[in-house]
Amino acid sequence: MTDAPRLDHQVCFALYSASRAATAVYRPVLEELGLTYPQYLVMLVLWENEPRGVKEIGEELGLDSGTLSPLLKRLEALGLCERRRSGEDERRVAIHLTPAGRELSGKAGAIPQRLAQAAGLTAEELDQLRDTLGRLTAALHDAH
Amino acid sequence: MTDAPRLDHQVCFALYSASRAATAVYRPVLEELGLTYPQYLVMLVLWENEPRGVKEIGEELGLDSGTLSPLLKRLEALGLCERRRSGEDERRVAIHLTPAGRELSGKAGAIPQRLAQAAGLTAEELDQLRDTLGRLTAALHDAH
DNA sequence: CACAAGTAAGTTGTGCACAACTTACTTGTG
DNA sequence: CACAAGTAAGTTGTGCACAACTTACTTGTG
Repeated sequence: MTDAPRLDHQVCFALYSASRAATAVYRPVLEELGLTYPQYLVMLVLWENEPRGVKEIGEELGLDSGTLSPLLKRLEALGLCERRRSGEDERRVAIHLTPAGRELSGKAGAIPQRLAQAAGLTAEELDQLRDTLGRLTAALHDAH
Repeated sequence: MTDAPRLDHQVCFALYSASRAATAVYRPVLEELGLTYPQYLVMLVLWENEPRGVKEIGEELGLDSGTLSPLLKRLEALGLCERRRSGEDERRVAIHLTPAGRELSGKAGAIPQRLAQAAGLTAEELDQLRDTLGRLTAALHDAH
């Protein structure tokens, strides 16, 4: 009716479209690594610091064990990581990278700046976009 | 290695996170209508103008028949639309709203400006965000 | 007009997201 | 120390996304 809900859902749709378009740009590059985008995100987290618990990874990416458990099993099946029950706390499963998993970091480093190239936005605009999105996401999380 | 790919994937991740956070804000409201977010998008397209072919809907939303065919069957099962083979061109399936489908528009109009409320951004910032995202999505699509 | 090329919708299969739940363990309290 | 409450990971089930393919129809060309 009024314009506000319209803008509202336009922003939501714009996010939904942009997100899918961005991962679509990454897809062919990641396919060469044999990874999906969410798998790549998990590997980024592990390359930064490992071993990590499932919960820790989930907190970094905003994903729960319902998504991560099967995803991590797939990464393990690919030979990129290992899931080891913690001795200290048997509820925890520590995710360790295998040598192959660590090696993949090099290949992934060669991922071209596809999005930046394809974005049609200046570095400043990208920077500002990331900032605005970060604040938006935080506010939306606070709102429950 | 350099900073550019980092910014690159930060923007991609920011989009992915913001998109999921935004649909999460819509989810409880849409649940009252019995719709998922993609189903709501299809209904928005149909409320604007109907009947429409599956392909037309797909072009508006950037979705293919692999996603839409089962989704439309679910909307039909909910009694919100009907799928009718076109007489003129038997390849086409025209999606018509049922009275219940048309009625839902009223209820959906009452969807509060949840995102705007929750966004923690000014109307101008939201406006600019939508703009930047629109240009980004278009450029990413051009880039294939 | 025959038939290749094109097109619209649907199907199959994989991998997320996410809600709701279960299992197995640990921690805090009386 | 017993045991309720809490916690970490996993499971089950639904609904997208998307690639690759199929089916049924239409259109354009010689």
